[in-house]
Amino acid sequence: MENTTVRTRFAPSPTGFMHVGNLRTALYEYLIAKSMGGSFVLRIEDTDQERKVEGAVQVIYNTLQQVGLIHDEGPDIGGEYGPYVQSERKGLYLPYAEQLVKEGKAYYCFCSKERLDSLHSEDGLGGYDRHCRDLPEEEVKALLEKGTPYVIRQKMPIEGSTTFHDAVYGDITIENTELEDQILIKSDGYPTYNFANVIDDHLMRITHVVRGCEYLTSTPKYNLLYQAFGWEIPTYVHLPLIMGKDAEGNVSKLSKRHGSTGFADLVKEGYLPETIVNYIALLGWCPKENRELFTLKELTEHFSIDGISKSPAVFDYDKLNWFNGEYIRAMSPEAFIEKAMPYFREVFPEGEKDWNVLVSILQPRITKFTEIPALLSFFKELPEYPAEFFINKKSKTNLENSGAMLEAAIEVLEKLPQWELDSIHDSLIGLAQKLEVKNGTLLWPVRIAAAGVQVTPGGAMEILTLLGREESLRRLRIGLAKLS
RNA sequence: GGCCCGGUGGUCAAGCGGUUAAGACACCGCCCUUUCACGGCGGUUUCACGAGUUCGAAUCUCGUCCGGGUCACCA
Repeated sequence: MENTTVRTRFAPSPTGFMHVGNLRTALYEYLIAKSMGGSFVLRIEDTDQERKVEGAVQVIYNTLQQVGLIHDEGPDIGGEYGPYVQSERKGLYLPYAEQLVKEGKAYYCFCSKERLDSLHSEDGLGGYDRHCRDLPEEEVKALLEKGTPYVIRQKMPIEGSTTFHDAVYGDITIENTELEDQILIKSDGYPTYNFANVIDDHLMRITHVVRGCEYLTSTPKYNLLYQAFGWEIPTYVHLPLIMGKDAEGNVSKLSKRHGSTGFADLVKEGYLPETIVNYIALLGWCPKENRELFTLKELTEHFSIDGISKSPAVFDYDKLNWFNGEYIRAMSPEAFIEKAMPYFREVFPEGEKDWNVLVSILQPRITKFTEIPALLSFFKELPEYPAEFFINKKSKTNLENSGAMLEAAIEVLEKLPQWELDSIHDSLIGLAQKLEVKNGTLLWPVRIAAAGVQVTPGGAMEILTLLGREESLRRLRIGLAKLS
């Protein structure tokens, strides 16, 4: 039984853009913590001053809030292990590196950039030659006193291998000859990403380091640092990558050319935040029971690390669309109206409409709210259409009987006392019975005349209701004229 | 190129030495129906390849091939 609380952290760089891959990492970090009753920490890694973007931290807060990944500690809400912004922690790293130097586990390196560059061959291969690893102490002292720029590097073992355990991938062994004497402190005094990460994770008592598996091969470097300090090694959880498919069908790491890959872009395209969460949860993780629809709360109840898969997953918009449709269908009519109203207003800029009729014809069919305006555009203006639209084999309509049907429908509808769905419905069904034709024979021509398109959301009655009496009759007469 | 990690239908995937190899998306067909959609029913399509271990391999081992990742004073 574990007696320490599980703590995970999401440590994004504020770039102003939340990639879905990052978001999924955050989600899994949250789920691992929450499924075990632990804490989820937000830490901002902003040591790269050059890449700083205005308002970027706000994007991170907004995204996490929209999807419901509420952190327990972070820059905005504080916590026991702050500060939670790396730039506010910068003074803290150097002493740890100096401690390692004192203990003989790290050293000052005075090599110039130029010298380093010359070490690398044309193909980019070749690492640091450990030139400064064994400089005599007096020489180091002299160089330091002269103010020579330096970095601090860790002494990596020259022989043997390093093995670490990953909760997803199992034991992984890497030869130490693959490891370069890594830089801990840069010449500007800032820590490198790897070093700051280890220090911060330890200081913040992070128990599970969860990240994309692009970090798999650099994990031995982390381990060697923990070992150098004599710190407890956290549980590593490396996640399979999310891939994208480009126009030619080639698969590679998900990026812009695969379409929208930012959370904000997907939302703008019409995907619900809960859809996105549900979908990405399943990219690389599979629940024990055979089901797919999960709210965030349900995910925390069902998540477990052993369900994480090792192989990369392709981000599939077809499946995303299906999920979004499922979420839309599950909404209450009120919630649907609220979400859909901005799109309704593109078609009906003003006035009241029978919104419930719109809900009834749209909710079962749309996959994204952004589809609404195009679906409804025929309401705004009757499109030009050919008389052939009236021919439908299944409904048994043709150029001859369609005219008769329209004529009969116009006659009945003109006399309707109330222009609403039920009365339109009853009168037209009644008319079909009286004429002794199947419903479709009457309703097909009416719907075509009312809409001017062959495929419409809703049927003839809904369309007539929404159009109103005057416009409906006008359109039916236009249809009739086409047929005579 | 070295090293690391993967490879079950077009996609997400279950599977942990014996299964008719689940399920979902997509696709096709049928039903429902006032078109399309929703819903219901059914169908096509998979263990990368080759050896080995075993009575028996998608599951274990090795090799090959393919895909990806990584080799910074970036994070």
